[in-house]
Amino acid sequence: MAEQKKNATIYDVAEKVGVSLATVSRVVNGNDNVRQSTRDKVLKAIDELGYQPNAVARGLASKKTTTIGVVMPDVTNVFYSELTRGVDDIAQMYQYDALLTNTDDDQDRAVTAIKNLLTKQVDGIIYMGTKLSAPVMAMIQSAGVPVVLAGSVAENEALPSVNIDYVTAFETVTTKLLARGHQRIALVLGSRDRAIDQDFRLVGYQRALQEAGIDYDDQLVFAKARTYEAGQLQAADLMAQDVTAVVAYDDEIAVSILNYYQDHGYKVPEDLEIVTSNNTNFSIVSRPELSSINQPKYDIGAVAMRMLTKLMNGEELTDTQIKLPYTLISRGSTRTK
Amino acid sequence: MAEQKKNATIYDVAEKVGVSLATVSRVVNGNDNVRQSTRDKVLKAIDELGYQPNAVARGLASKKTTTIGVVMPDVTNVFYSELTRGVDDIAQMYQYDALLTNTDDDQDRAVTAIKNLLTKQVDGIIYMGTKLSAPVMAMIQSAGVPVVLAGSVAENEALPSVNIDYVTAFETVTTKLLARGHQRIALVLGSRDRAIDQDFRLVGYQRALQEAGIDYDDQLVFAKARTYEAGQLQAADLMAQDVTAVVAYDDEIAVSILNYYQDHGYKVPEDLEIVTSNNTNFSIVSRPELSSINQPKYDIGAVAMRMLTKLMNGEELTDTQIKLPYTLISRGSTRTK
DNA sequence: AAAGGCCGTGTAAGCGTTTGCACAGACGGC
DNA sequence: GCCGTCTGTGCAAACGCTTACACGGCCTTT
Repeated sequence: MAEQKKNATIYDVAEKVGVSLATVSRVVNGNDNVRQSTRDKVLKAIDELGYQPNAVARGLASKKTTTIGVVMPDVTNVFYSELTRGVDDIAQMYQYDALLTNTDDDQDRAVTAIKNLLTKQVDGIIYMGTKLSAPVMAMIQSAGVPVVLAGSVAENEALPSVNIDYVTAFETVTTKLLARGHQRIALVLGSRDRAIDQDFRLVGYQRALQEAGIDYDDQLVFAKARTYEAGQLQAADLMAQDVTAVVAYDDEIAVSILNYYQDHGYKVPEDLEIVTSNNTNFSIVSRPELSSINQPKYDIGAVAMRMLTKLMNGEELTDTQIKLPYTLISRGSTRTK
Repeated sequence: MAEQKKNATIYDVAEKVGVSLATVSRVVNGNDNVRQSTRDKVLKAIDELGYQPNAVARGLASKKTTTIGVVMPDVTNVFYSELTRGVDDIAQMYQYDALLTNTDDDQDRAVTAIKNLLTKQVDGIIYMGTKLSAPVMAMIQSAGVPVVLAGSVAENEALPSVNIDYVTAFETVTTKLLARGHQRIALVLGSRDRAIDQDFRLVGYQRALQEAGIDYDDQLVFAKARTYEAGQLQAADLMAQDVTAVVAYDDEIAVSILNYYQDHGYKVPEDLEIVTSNNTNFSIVSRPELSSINQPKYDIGAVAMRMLTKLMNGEELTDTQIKLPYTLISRGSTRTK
């Protein structure tokens, strides 16, 4: 191993050029008040010494770390990883780095994660949990740095957020199914105790039923599967309820149900129609392909991050509740209307 | 918004208790040399003040940030996100945070990413690129902090790494196919210019052919698709070559080929056998399900991170080239032997 | 009873930047 | 020729912590 050259500091540069630290700092930070000739000399020395500013020291002195925190349920879930990709790309564009934390949607872990991120002095946080318990809210409120929700919602619009209009999306999808004569439509959610499921998806579904004059049946709402395997078990429950159509909150779960039915001799879409809601690759990999609500996942992340940069920059937002447009994609798992 | 209480510092705690900074620092850092009664008083004050150590200041003073960098091609790819999950879980266990950067396997971006991470004074780096160009290697060599490769390999075992024995895995898979009489077996790679493909997967494939006394035909090696859509196009090329079996490096690509063939009236596995190599959910979602090499993705990430903790801790590694065991999973896309 | 150790604590020097303030010199206006 | 402005630069404090070193007191040991 070559001799470990100690990293050059701003001091080394200053000394080499014969100016003060302040001047070097100014050219490094693009401050205008430096004579061109001085600037050139400094730049030359920086290059020769291979000087790289120490972000930690800079963070201490300036109280800005140019680092944000991302707290999410699980990177492994394609929906969230696509959001993250959007966040990360915009973050990079604005020179921020992202500290990632998986919480598995566990609220205690979310609190710990946020606390930890604050300890690291992040300049802002993107939160992707689907739940937002009181402790988490409290933590966020007292954070002292801006937080924006991506693909998630808070009660009373208490936090800046970007997502789609889940109520309308689920209402529309359900309505279309109803229009094709379905009476027993299953709604498959991730959980009964999170706002996005309970206050949005479910509400949209219920509205559609109400408009169609069909009684809501709690038996047709399922919410205990988060993985493909668990989806198989849940699919059996659906089958026992004699549903003829399914609206699912997640693609893997939807494929799981699709496969289960087909493996048991059902024809899709003849015997069962399915529509899912994330439009990940899982929905085009299945046979038949899955009709889906098409959320602009990448954009949700990107826009959320863009909002965060503004907030971190002290700018006021004219609109803190952004709803991005979504589309409905019709594929083989539904009978074209 | 409530009055923005300035965060308490170690100084506030010291003053409140009537001890010196050093003592507070000692109790915060679990140093033994503090009388129990003093420790209790300090702890009480910390609690009352809601004091949280500032990690940035700590990083400056101690020259350790308890932060690592993860540079990866794309979070959105399930293979990498699973590795990342392993990394992240172990990192959390050892109190490290992970800074994530996507490079899309672009070598320039990888260099920039690493440079940036070093600027942020990370204590170590997990690198997941499949390529490792000279500039990237140079950057890593001069990093001054430990770097370990996860699911990747460097020429001459120049860097600590954890993965599986790709050569043997691909050789075995190909051999099994040959044993079933296939003469024209396609090998589908991600690229012809990265070590993992060229020096490992391809070599395993070639060995199998050689043992079987079959001439290697470059026409049967495909490497231009990285996405599902591109996979469809490439599938047409495979079909034109009249292959009867396929070994694919990635599940999404494999499913793409599978679907293409079936959509064109072929029967799988009767007319075409396919085996893939990541065993992500994509391989159980397809119909038929895909036979696959089963890499312990999560473990690769976890073990890599564990190695990194040791390295960051100044420990010597007895073994820097870790090959985790893999299994072969036989599913519907191959004819059971 | 003197010498040596250990324990618990304080002192203060960093760590590598940013940034408010001061100030020297050049320049223009009157 | 004096004064007021700018420009460009330096000075030094501050950011919030860690940590080497020193030291006073008390307990052992011989």
